Amino acid sequence: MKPQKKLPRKFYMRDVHIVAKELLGKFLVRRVGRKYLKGKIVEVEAYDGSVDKAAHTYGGKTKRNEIMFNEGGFLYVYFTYGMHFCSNVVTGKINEGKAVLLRAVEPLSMLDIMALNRFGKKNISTLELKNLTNGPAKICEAFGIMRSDNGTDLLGNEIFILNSQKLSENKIAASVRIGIKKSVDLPWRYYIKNNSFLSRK
DNA sequence: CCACGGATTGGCT
DNA sequence: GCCAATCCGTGGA
Repeated sequence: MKPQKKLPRKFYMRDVHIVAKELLGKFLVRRVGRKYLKGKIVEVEAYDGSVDKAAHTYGGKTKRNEIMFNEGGFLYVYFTYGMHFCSNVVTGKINEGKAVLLRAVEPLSMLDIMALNRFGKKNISTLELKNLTNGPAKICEAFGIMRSDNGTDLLGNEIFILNSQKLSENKIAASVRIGIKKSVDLPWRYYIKNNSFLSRK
């Protein structure tokens, strides 16, 4: 088996829906000292500021959302509900304002560090394991992603995404997005069918 | 099992 | 001043 390689800039610079679906099954990695936290991406949502009222970029560029107007391959991290961070992968060309929200990953490596970040302890119950990374803010807490990670280049060595074989269409499902109040009918949530780390069925 | 509400900052109207 | 791309605990059926 060939070693996994980082996704190249060109991967991210395509249509937001293509990138969203192809991110499923890829590996999110964050460096912590000499260790690497790793999880398989299993659930995402597409946001497109050109047509989508739920996208942070719908109303144009602001200080908060400016990273989302970068070219593809940067991390857009935002703070919400006064206590949570969520992370997005920016897609497309410069000034498009499109990104993919990471909603759930399946934890694969350094679970004890993730457990410490999430629950303040290394040994966790099966319920806590299930709740480790099955939500957008849970991913950020487990992976230690916060405000200072906004704008991180995913082609760098701190936070990046490793390639894997493209999933066949029949393993992917789509639904409406979760937790929004605008553009609620767009079926832009994509996830791996039957994965046990989804935030919802 | 499900529904509901509190937490708590800060962006934008 | 309003309210958010969330999470978690509580309380009732």
